[in-house]
Amino acid sequence: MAKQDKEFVKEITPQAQDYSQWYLDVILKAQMMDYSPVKGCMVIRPYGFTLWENMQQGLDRRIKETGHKNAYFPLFIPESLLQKEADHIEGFAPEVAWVTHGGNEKLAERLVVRPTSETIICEMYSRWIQSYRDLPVLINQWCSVVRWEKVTRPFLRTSEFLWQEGHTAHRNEEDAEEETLKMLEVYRDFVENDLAVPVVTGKKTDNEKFAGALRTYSIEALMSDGKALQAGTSHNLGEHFAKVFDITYLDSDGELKYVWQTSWGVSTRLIGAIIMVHGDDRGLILPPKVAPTQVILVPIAPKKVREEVLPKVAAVYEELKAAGIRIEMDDREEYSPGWKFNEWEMKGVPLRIEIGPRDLESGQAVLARRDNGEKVTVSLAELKDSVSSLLVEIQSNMFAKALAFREENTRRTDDYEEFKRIIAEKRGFVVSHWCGDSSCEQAVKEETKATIRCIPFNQEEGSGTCLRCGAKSDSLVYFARAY
RNA sequence: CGGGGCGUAGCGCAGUUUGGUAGCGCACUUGGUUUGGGACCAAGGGGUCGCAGGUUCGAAUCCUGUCGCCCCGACCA
Repeated sequence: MAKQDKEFVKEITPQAQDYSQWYLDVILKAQMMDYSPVKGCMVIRPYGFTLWENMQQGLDRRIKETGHKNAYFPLFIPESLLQKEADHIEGFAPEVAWVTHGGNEKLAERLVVRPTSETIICEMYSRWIQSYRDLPVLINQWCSVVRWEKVTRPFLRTSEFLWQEGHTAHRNEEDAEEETLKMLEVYRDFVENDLAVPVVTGKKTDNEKFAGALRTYSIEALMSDGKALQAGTSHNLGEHFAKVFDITYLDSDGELKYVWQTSWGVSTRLIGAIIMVHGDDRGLILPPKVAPTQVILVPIAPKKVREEVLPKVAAVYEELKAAGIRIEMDDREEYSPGWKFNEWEMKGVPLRIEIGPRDLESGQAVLARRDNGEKVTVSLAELKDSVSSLLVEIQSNMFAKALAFREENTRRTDDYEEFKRIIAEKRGFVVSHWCGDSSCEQAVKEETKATIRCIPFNQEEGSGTCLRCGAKSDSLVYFARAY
């Protein structure tokens, strides 16, 4: 980043100086969120929430296209329900918020504010499911959940966060596994295509899997500081919950059987991923598909020509808006064009159109891309088409750029000393052989702070030797320091 | 839960060492001049200095306590 650029954004700490301060500066200055009076909770401001709404649209469409319907389950869960599944309660007990009183009266049974909804949903499924003809049950809900976190970071980990959680019930293991993988693929498709964030897909180790799950799969993304972020998870819950919640059905063979279940979710954490994958020292860079504002139109209208310029610029605004482009016009008189350029760049708007007297004389407009800073001049007649194709181009360039970064920062070694060096000095993903023993996994974590992000589906090599213990290993895994 | 940092105007800070009229920059308001990469001039408004005790003639400043927030680590979407 040129020195000149830094001067434009004196309010933002450069990434190289202090990455987490950069992150906080950006989201506050861009008005994505603000801190609330409640510790660990944040206010998602309109700019951030519009981004979330756009993300919801893209994902909700995909969830529905794969046959799921939305529903809503209660915020409160009786203590007794949460406690039914042993692993589950053990996993979540430390971070649940309790409701003990209604008004002034103490409740007969404490309620938890849902940290996730498996238990309450299972309770209902046990009532709804009788026959194999009732299966599969494919339900999703958009809601917020509460986990009393000790350490919080805006979007990445807050005490309350927004998400969607899908909960399905199936006839057998094959169907449940198919569903689990199908939804992971939905997430991959959504995150890569709409958010322009490349992900690695794979299975979680037993240590890292969801409390109460048989198997957990995840999509893992690499942030621009070299740390990994779990961007979404999909769990095959097996029959664990069905057995404790007694969710049974009469199969066609006349036998009473337990259902196989899945659950899967992504959260507002994805907003953190967008920020950290694409942002730079000048601020946010938002992917066109979900950006609250795709195009910012800045008229250059000195007083003497304002009356000529503004109506023409307004006409351009109307034309692009009618074409379905999320465009805004910044015709505020109290700010200079330069100020507006910096402001909207900081907010990550993918494309800027400048139209001033000189442009109107020659019937053109200046387009400036946020992703690479390039400026091009196009005729007003071609503007609509140029804008549309540039937005597509920006979206794919952002993905390509992020993918290139991830490739550059994914390193392959089975040499533990080299592994430690990479994790300490360069970070990023390190792909290594692992024997499958959780004590090796634990040791690597203690010694390097790197965890196994996932066992990728893509296994390009045959067997080898575990990087920590040297024993025979059949699978490569992704290691990284993670958020 | 450990370690660190911070609470003074909307934001960022100075003032605290050595007690004595609460300040600066940005933002905001009004008027005017401006507009192709963060414009300028002038005049304004805005504060129980996180909170509670204490010491003192006098506390943002010293003492005691307390609350909150942020960051970094152990656990987690």
